[in-house]
Parts: sequence; C-alpha cells; structure tokens
Amino acid sequence: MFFSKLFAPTLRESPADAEVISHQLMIRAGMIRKVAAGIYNLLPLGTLVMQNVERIVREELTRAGAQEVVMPVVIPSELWRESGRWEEYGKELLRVKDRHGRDFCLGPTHEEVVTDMVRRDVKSYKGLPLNLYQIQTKFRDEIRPRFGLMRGREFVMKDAYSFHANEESAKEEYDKMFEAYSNIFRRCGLKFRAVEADSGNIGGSFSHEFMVLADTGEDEVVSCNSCDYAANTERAELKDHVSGQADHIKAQAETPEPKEVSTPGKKTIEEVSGLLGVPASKFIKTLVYDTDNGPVVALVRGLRNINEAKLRRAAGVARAELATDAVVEEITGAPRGFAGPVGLGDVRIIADFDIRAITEGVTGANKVDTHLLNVLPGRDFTAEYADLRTVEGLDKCPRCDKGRFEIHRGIEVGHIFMLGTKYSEAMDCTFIDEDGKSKPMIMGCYGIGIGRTAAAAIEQNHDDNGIKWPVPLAPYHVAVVLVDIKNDDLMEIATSLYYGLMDRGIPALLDERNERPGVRFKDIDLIGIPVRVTISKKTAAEESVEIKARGGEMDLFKYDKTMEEIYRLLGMVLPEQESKVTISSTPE
RNA sequence: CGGGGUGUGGCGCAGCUUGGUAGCGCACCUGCUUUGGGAGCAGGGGGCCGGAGGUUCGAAUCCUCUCACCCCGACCA
Repeated sequence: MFFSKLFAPTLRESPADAEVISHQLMIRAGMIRKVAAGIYNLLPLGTLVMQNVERIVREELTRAGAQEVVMPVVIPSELWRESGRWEEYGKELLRVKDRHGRDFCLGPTHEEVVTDMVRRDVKSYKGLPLNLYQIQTKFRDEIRPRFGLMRGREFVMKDAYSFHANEESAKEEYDKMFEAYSNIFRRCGLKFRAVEADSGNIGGSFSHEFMVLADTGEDEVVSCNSCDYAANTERAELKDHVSGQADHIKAQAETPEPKEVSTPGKKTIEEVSGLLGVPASKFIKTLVYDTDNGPVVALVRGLRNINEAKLRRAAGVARAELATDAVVEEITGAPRGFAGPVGLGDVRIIADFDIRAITEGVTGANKVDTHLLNVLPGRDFTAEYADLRTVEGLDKCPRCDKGRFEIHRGIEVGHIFMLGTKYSEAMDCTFIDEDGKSKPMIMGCYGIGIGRTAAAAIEQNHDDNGIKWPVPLAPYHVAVVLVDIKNDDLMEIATSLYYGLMDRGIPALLDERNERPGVRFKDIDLIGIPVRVTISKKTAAEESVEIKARGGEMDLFKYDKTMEEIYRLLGMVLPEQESKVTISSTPE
C-alpha cells in the first residue's frame, strides 16, 4: 500500500469520550470510527488487524479439526422459543419484526441455530463428534457499551460448537479447544492466563476464561503463587480453613456472654469499630437478601465482601438482591445498620466459613442504636456455613493449601464451556448410539472476541507514541519511508524494496507522502508498524538504509544486508537461497 | 434501569455565572519558505451553538420538554 493513498485519518488528540488506551489509540490511528454507541466502522487499518486475528483463529481451529460454517445474523424467534431463551434472554436480545409481523432477533450467540442445523442432519453416533465454528458479527444490546471494540453492542465473535456422543468425547474436545485457544493467544503475542470460570448449572469445572492480563481489564482474576490454580475472582473458591484449632477452641470457651452496647446513630462497621475500639475483623457483617425463595440472611466477616454468585449457589436460588429497608426492618425489627444474627426469628442464615473463626464478635443487636459484643457463632446463633466471601489477595489457595492468591486484572478474550445437554434436550437434538438407543448429544461451546482480542493486544503493547503491534497482528509489517520523495533515484530504491517485500509475502507500506519526516515517523509509530526502513539522501550516500524496530534503535544496513535484517526483526529467518538477494543498488 | 455529567466547524476546547455581531488550537484549502520526530509566514473556507417550544426588543447564554452521547453500578466475547 502507498501511504499517500491509504485511508487512515490519524489524529493528534484523542476524542474526549475514549476512556481506555486501546480505544484512544484505535481512533487516533485511524482504525475505527464510531457510528453509534457501541457500533463502529472499521477503517482499512482496523480491518487488516481484524483479518489478522481471524486468520490466526482459522488456522488454529482448522488444525484442531473444527469446520467453518456461516449462520444467519437474523434468527426466527421460533428457535429461541424452543430453547426458552426468547423469554429468558432479556433486553440484550435485539428483537425485530419482518414485514409480516413475524418475530426475529439479531443473533447474540448461536446455540439454537447450530443445534437446529445439527439435529436435522446428524442422526447417528457415526456423525459425531462434530465441531462447527463461524466468525461472524453478533449483536447484543448491552446496557452500557464502552471502551470501543472492547465492549461494543455489535462485535465480531468466533463461536464454535461441538457435538458429542458421550462425556469423554466432549472432554477430549474441550481439552483440544483449550490447547487451540492457548496457541491462538500466544500467536497473537498476548500475555494471558486461562482461569477457571463459572461452570453454570452443568458440567463441573468445565469452563475456562482466557484472560489477557492488563490493568484496564474489566475482570479480576486470582492465581495461586504456588500451584497452577487460577480463577475469575467472581468464581474463585475458598476452603474452610478455620475449624478445630486448639487455641481457637480455647478462645471460644473464654468468650463471655453477649452484651448490648449503645451505638447511637452508628451504622457502618467503620463507625461502630471506631466508637467501640474493636477491630473490624471482629465484626459479623449481616446482610439481608431478597431471593426467589424468600429472605436470606448472609454473614461475612467485617471488611470482607460477599460474593453474591456464591450466595446464590449456597442458597440454591437464581436471584438474590439486597433487601429494601422495609424488608430489613421486618426481618430484624430494626432499621438498616443494626442487623445481627442473634435472636433472629425463623429466617434462613447462611454464614461464610470465616465467621466460625470469630470469638468475641460484634454485630447488630436487631434493635435501634444498639450493637452486641461477645458474640460467639454456634453458641449465640446457628447458621449454615458456606463459602460466601469474595476472594482477596493473600487468601489461601483452595487447591494446594500452601499458596496465596495474587490478584490481576484481565480482559476476557475467550471462553470455553461445557454445555452438556441443555440445548440438545430442549431442542430434541438426538442421535442413535451404538446400542441403538436415542440420546441427546453432549455439547460444548467456545467463543473468542475478535475485536476484543485486537483491543487487548493494544492494551498490552503500546507506548507514548502509540501502538506497538505484535508482528502477527500488525496491519503492515514494514513501513518504507522515503524521505526525499522528489528524488527519482531514491524513489526507485524505495519502490524496489517495497515490491521486494510484497513479493516475499511481507505486508508493506510505502510512505511517499509529501509531509515532513517528523509527521510521517509519528504516524508510523502511532499506527504501530513493527519495522521501519528509512531511505534518504544520507542513507543512499552510504549505499545503506536505516532500519528501526518499533520502540528500538535505528541502525544503518548496506543494501545487501537489508532483507536479512528485516527478516530478523520480524522474527523470521531469511530462506537460505535468498541470503544473496539484494534490493536494487543505486541506479547509475 | 438507578445515580452523575456533557452536547458550540472534522478533533480538542473557551464563551454561558451577569442575554447584545460565535471565538481559540489542531486539521482543511491557496501561495511562498521549509524538509530526519507532529514547521514558519501570509491569505482563505467551513458552525441554523443537539432538537423543539417558551421568556425577551434581542437567546449559545435564562426556563420547559425532548434526543444523543459519556461516566459509576448488575451482564457478557
């Protein structure tokens, strides 16, 4: 590509609404432009990068034996009604009507469509396993799209779905996808971690998220500093480490009877802790939740946060939200801020394991302006115990019992998931097994956000000057900058190098714009091209070109060493028979 | 949806409190000079101030309504 022809409107300043660096740089580098909230145009540079991610995804999935298909964007409501998700999915599902008034939706994901496709034509175990994928535009009417391509409403996703005759086969495919995903993100030049994620209602621990580590990530992940356990903080487990230690039993025995203490107007743990001079870790935080199975009281240690997903699981409910003040008052007999587990009536109490470790605890007295001292779990109230608290750094690893958690922020670029028979049963996707019996297929699904992967790569690879693309994602691998554009001899050297690169399959950009060199260097850095070759009168006088890796130092190379050096910087090896090839020497 | 905020040339902003001819930087166009890290000078073009209604002799500015966008919360590739 000749830069003078390239549609890449670069900006010096970033638009005020771009928050994160990848969003800012994509706009400044002329890769994307916003059309509406969460909806973008991809300009040529953005398109090239997306194609690079897609190419890597295709290569790795093909190698893993998956087959590419294309499913529709507009999906009839009937399929979604069959799975029950037409009602369940909520407002994220953009529904439209056709001219006859029939209901359709824009596909946010394709379990229904692919299940329908497979059930029509696969009848026997002989047709299994099967892994079908597509790379396609999805639409999810997100409440709050943000961060450019990181969380758009319309976005390109690679979604794969596998079908199996039995669990073993499904697990095998899952492992294969795990491997393929690792290869994909490694090839994209990303530092990432596969972490355990919510397994949903089926499939044990068979769900992993692939997280690109970046401070701006929307997710938080923990990893053990001793073993290989890693999980999304939302899902990370903690074990019951506290029961039965000798000194603890002694402290329990020595805890005096509960005593009321007046705490007028002091509602928060911080306030009461300050007033009484008792550390917050002695507090039993008491939260009243409204669930679809009535109210539930949850207890966690002061300073710790409850994990509502864990609460939902422990309580066996689908919905749990903090109760309103009115409900709190009804359950505890006191206004918000003075709730405690002691003397509560007939209400379900679920406590975090850690609560059991408390002796001489402090909690609300279920009475206005009053708290209780010397509360001892087990003696003064009873509760069900479960893992309820959100993990934090330095918490003990539940797997190896030795290590401690480290916390990182991450961007979820991929998710692999065992679906089990949820869709195959709902939609009657069955096959005849070897034993002649009809069974529902076991399914897995596997997603990668293409644009999000590109954005994540920028989050991890940038500096003050702009993007620093990992070579496999770069829109062009090499920029050839001709400084003195009016000099025909130099132009010939530059174009000959440019075409030489193209002939070798190296995507190149020839910058022959009538701009001052500084402007052009800035643009090329901003766009993030990995290797820059500069040709000018000065370099030509030495029969050399100047080569500089993005972010590196510049060096002069004689014409016959040029290609070798470019290959080296791109992490490639010049083919043996080419080592003698030179770009055209100075014309006479 | 709840809470907060912003809408003024393509981009970044000022002007609004206290109504009186719409401004600055970048970008763009022309010319000259310049040409190794976002040039200088001179000239030039482009905005019904998000939209509708109202108050007023007069509204970017005050009032009402609306729309869009952004930020903080619960979802997700």
